[in-house]
Amino acid sequence: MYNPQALEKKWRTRWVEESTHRVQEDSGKPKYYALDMFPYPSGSGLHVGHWRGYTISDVWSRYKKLQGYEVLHPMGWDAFGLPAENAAIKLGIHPAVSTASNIANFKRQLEQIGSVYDWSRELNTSSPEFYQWTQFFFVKMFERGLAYRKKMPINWCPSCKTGLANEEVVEGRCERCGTEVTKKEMTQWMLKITAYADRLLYDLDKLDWPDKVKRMQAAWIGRSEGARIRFSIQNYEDESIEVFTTRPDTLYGATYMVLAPEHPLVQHITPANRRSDVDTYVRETLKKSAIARQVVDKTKTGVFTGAYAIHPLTGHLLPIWIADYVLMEYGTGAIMAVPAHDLRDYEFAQTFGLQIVEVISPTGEILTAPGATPNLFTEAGKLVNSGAFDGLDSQQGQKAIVEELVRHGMGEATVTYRMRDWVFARQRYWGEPIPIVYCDVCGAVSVPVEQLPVSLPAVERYEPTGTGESPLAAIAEFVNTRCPKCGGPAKRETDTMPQWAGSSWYFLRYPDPHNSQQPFSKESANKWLPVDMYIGGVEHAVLHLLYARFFTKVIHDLDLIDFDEPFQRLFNQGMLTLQGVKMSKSKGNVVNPDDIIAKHGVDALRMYELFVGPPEDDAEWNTNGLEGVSRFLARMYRFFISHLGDNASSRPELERLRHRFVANLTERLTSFRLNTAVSSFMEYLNALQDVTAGIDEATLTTLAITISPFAPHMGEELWAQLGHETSVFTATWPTYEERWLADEEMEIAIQVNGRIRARLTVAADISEDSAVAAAQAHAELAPWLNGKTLVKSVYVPGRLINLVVKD
RNA sequence: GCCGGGGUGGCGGAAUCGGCAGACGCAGCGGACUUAAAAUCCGCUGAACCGUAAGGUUCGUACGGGUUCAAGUCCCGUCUCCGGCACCA
Repeated sequence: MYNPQALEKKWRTRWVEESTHRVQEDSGKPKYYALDMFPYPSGSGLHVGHWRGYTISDVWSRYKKLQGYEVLHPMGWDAFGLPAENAAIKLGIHPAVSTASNIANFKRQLEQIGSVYDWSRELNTSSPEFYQWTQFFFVKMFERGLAYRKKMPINWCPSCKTGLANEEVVEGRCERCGTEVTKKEMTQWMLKITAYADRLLYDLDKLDWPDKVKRMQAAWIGRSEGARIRFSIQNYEDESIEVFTTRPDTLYGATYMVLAPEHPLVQHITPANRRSDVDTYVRETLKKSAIARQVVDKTKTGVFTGAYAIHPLTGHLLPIWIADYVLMEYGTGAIMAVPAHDLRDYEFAQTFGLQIVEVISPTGEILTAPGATPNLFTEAGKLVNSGAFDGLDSQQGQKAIVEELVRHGMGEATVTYRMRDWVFARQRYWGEPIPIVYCDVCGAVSVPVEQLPVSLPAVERYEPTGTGESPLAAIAEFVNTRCPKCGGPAKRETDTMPQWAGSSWYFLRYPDPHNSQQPFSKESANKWLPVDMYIGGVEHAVLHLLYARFFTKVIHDLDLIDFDEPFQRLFNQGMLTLQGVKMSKSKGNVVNPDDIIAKHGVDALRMYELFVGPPEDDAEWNTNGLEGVSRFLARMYRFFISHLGDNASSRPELERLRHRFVANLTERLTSFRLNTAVSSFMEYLNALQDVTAGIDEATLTTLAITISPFAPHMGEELWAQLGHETSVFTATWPTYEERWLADEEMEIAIQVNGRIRARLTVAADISEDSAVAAAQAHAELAPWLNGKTLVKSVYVPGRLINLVVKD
């Protein structure tokens, strides 16, 4: 009888005792690095939804192992983060303590999956042995000018009195207390990810990633080609407004200018009589939350500053307005408004009665009657009302106008990105301290790498101070230090790094996890990376995956590794739903794996995680489906045991079934259709159960080996039952021979005018002529063929014959 | 609004090179075994119509067109669901 719990316990114990999952660095086999996105060890534990990705990566790892690869399949903990800190504030438990107990629970659950994780390489981003190297990379970036400080507005929760990361702002509100988030001007550490924008964009081509993720990253980077144009300001000869536009061909249609309300020139150029209106508008804009300004209400608002810009080519005076539809963060924070050819400018001009001039025409004719308002036209066309440039098409016009601007020193072609530099600081306790010291004499100085880590000190209270400073700022012993350069008195930076820091490079550490001299040896990284298969949720499509790519490129430029992309292949598993809703603890609709295992065993749960649907699609959890898979495993076990002693000899019937099964299964695995791979086993077993005489050993061996990536405990058991003393994972994935895939005879369909009218059994190698002749002679077809003329016949070997007839 | 991906039996899903739609599983129905049940095993199972029956015909992959000997698959249009972005100049 199949007793999964006993059997699974036996093999799990054996795997631990024999260190089966240890990577053999000197095996001489080709390497394969299969990686899960490591989890944040939350207090709520894992549910069957989390299991999906881990199961997929484990099945894949074991399959690769059977194919003869030395597989590195490690696991660790993304252990710094807000939930632990918030729990500390609420319950007074030190984050290190709660994190450690959460990790223990996660590890217990993950070990149950039966994964081939090599736990000797376990990582924890919150341990000093790990985060000293996170700090090391920060220092290296600082030395290269890639880490810098900037004063800028950040998300601020007035209730929690703390700065928030972008990911902690949910629909404009604080994740913790629901208060609407405002902006607060603060000096922040930034990483210059924009310096890598083009490489991050173009190197996407090298990656075997889902198109969706590539598109999301490309959109996030948002590369945009255009021109920078300077407009001088009437009565302010030493000032100018610089704008960015993707449509320099529309320059003659610019009828007004708009500055972002926060633009530094606003205060300068506003005359006294306009000051109060302008100040009021600026104040109101700053009060508006990000959602109110950007998403919900797109009604155009703004005020005239009273100042005028001078058109660089016509010399016309253009009124300068401020409006919140122009964002300070993008481009130069100022635009030239071309209302005839831009929807937003059009709406704004209509609202405030500003001039609209047609300069691009689809036909090359001026389409606007004198005195009439031009229609909005945002596509490319031919230039009109554009002086010497009339008649050029948009593309030529852009080039010619930019050249003209360059000649006058009024502008040039340029590229702008949507992506901004990365705010890399948080006023929080539970993160990597930023290894910087401020000295009155030397300024901001990085802590020498040999003095790392800058350890996170114990604190009494985790609450932010209320001034926007980290809790670390209240600890004098931590803050007061000596300048590493001059030895004088100095103060430490008290901000910590964001949660994304450790996960940006952890995959480089697994090959060399205990190195105390360097983050990793170049040799080990070059041996194991890039990661061959990276598996995790699509929610990390942009942030984590972009940051990790950025770090990898920086580390490559530091000459510490030879590759510059971390993850060659990426797979995003779909999530599991229950009653159509994403499974999550907070929604209270989780299925606990422990219960399933107690009833059906780990192997059944693993099989069902695959069988539930295409691995990349979301899928609805269904207990009946799980029971089906569980029944199958029991049936398979019974079948196997009952035929162990058959000693039957090989025969064509069995050979044919086996080779077809292996071909079929391998194809489905290779193309990652894992749900159908499970079906392959069911189909094979159904066919084998129709076999009347005994089963040969090759069939049983094949079953034991092929089932083992999916149901590894059963695989080991069946393999042992066959008399083997070593692990089934020392075996080799079976191959198949083409000659067994084709039948000697086969049934094909016969169509008349595309409709199936009969079936015919023919020899596999029958010629087209004979096949067609046999079809025509088929008695059942007589009613469809009599009195008609055959005009054409189509023969698809092994499939069908189509006879095209007419009266 | 823009970009992308989907809509196939009662359900989850197969069929991705244009070639027999519905593999496999679930649910359902009928049967075997059993004193009975559970478990297990066997058979049937897209719809409508014709036929006592064996069997047959027609329809059928969101909807409407098209290409083709042949369309779930390719093309055009429409509806709808999901995801991403969202005043990015």
